[in-house]
Amino acid sequence: MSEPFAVVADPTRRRVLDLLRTRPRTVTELVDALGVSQPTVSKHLRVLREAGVVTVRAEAQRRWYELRPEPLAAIDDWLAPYRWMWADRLDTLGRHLDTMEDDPDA
Amino acid sequence: MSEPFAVVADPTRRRVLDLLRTRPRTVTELVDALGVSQPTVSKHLRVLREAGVVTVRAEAQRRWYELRPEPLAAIDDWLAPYRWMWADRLDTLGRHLDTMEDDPDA
DNA sequence: AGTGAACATGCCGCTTTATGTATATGCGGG
DNA sequence: CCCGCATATACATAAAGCGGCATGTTCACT
Repeated sequence: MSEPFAVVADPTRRRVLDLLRTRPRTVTELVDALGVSQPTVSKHLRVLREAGVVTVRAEAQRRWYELRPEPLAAIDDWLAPYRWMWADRLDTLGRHLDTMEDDPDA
Repeated sequence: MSEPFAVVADPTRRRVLDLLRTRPRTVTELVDALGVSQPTVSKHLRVLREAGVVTVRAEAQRRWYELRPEPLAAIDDWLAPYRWMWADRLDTLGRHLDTMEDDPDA
């Protein structure tokens, strides 16, 4: 589970990350926003923490969870060789890639 | 499992996709390259097929599996808002983020 | 027709995962 | 000092994922 791919495979964890993208949040905040039980949130946060995708800062009883997105770069890196393949959908968006092609009817 | 995130969560399936990135392959080719049993490969291919990430072309007994990477764009789309966050790693490391802060001793 | 190659599917077992309830811990306020 | 809030962990459970083996199916070739 330590790998980033497995971490973002769960929809609830993706929602957590999306929420933390705005600003750091406490566990209670996340519980309210997600609509699942507090232990469930804590367990997802544990997974995210052990994967290095979030960090915790203790403030009295509150725990502020903050996004640390660096590990997500591994996903982006894997995805990189595929990205050009759908880049030419809908619009120009990658039209400049065609400079590498010898397509005569373009 | 239909969602792209779950599809790429499995390392074997990522290897399959990486192999298909070069060119279409038959099941036997993939079995040889992956070192797992043929039924296992067939099952992974089923998952990839149902997720729309690969297509099949029958040629006699051979089945040529071809990459169809469009569904992977969903992963890329989700990742997009995070991408800038690690773009400036190694150097100034988010120095421009400090413009939002009212930190006097920065 | 028979045989073997290529592939899919069924079945079984094992491990992991996701979630809930119940309980422990830590801290601040009265 | 005791109580309640915030969070983590323990325990139980149901479900899903991955793997292999055995078997079915289809087709080319002789």
